[in-house]
Amino acid sequence: MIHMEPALPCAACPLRPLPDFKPVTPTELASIYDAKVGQRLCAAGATILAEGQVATRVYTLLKGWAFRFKTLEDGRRQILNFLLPGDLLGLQGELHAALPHGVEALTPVNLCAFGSDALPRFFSRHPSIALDITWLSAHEERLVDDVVLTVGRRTAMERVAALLVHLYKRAASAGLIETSGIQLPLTQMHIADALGLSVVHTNRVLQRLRKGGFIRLEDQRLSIGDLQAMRRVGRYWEEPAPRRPLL
Amino acid sequence: MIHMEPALPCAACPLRPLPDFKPVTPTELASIYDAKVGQRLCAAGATILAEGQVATRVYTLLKGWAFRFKTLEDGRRQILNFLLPGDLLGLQGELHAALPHGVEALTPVNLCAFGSDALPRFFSRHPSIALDITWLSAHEERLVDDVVLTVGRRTAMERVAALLVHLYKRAASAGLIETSGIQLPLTQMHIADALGLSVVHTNRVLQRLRKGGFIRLEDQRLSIGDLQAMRRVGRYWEEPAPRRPLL
DNA sequence: CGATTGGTTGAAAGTCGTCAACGGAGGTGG
DNA sequence: CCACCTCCGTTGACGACTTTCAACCAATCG
Repeated sequence: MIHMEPALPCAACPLRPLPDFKPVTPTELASIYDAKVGQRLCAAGATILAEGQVATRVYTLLKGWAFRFKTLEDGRRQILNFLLPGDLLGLQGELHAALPHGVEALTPVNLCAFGSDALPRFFSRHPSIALDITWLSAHEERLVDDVVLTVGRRTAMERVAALLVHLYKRAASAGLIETSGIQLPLTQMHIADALGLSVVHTNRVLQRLRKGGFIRLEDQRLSIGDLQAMRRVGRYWEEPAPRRPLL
Repeated sequence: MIHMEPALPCAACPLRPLPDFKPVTPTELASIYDAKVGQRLCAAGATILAEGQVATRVYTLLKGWAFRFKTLEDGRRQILNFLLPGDLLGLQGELHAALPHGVEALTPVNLCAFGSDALPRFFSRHPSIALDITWLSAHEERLVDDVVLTVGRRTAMERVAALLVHLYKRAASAGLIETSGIQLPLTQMHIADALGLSVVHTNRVLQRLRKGGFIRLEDQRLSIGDLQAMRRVGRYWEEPAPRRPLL
């Protein structure tokens, strides 16, 4: 289900006021709004970008959760990382070439769309925005680097713990924290596919974390009693991130 | 062992003539050379950039092999990807902040160094170069995405086969192909750390590939008899890459 | 109400890791 | 020139973390 909607003025963007995002100058804001060609809505579970598709747009995730993934021809799927509000998508592949990965919505999703000419325009006329885009790209690579470490060298228990802490913190940064936890719109299959595990084993590990009192997770709501304890379980310590740019 | 040497003129760069690299305009070439502050030599096995170190430079790998890695505090190490001539390094972390990963030389390595002001200067004055930098960054993310798929969803046999094919092709692109194969400056420990496997198991898989007649690998020389067969073993098919920019 | 999706649990099998030991090659110092 | 040491590759035995196969249940849905 794809809709195009009238563009929300960037000046009224609900994300910008969040403490995690870097302030922009009015000039930048105007240029960004100028490049925006519309918004797009996708239903939960919808394919936002198909693996192998030729992309002509770049998007910013305005609302909702999504994930990037790759599949092997026999169906094995690996989730590369999760996308939350503020994340850019479509940049990883080059425009006008087949996308090396797919993107799927986990919740109903709202995207800001930019035309394919936006990028070169930013680069030639708005160097500061171009630098921000590059920063976002490098930032995502850092996340994927972490995934490699997790999947390659952490045990199943460590992987699950690290992922939950990671998502918890990110959701919090995106302003998605609620009383006693966050909404975690993932099935156990998503967790398994993100961690290189089977669903069954993921389930068992989750049980252990629940029974150990580390997490409460039911009905898509996650709360973590003791974040430090969970970090220890997952051997997971992230570096503090500076305020991030928002396209 | 760190030496700074007089800078090789970019116009005389041995890499640029290779068919894999995108041509540059004389103006671009001049600007790049202008930003170059020197060269750096590292011995095989040397740490080029330490994990957690604050970097103040960006480098282009001019000659030799290296790899990026992360470690868990208990010593488990994961190699994120390998660096070959033409690759950029130091961009993934933000300048003037702790590097989230280390970089180590596999062979004697020759680097072109750029000062920390080079990036902002490119962005503000040479949009085309800035775009190239972003392309290189996105390209590396695609490589890491592939690593995630490999480590998360391929079997040990598939992982080894896919990695060998990948490195074989990259070495060929970098002009490192020789009669009957390439020089592969890795120990089995490197392969294991890149694939999330133990050294022992890596060894056994390598034996199977040798005995199956798929590869010849001895004394750091790798040759692959039937590339297509190896691709099938590794379920590994890459998309053709366009000519890449070289900073 | 049958079908589908997501979660859960048990049992069995297997891939892969750990522990240990050995051999060859290269490097160093006496 | 030869001990001695370290690095790297190799192999066997054993153990275990995970996967696969199966079945069952609850909730949702058209």
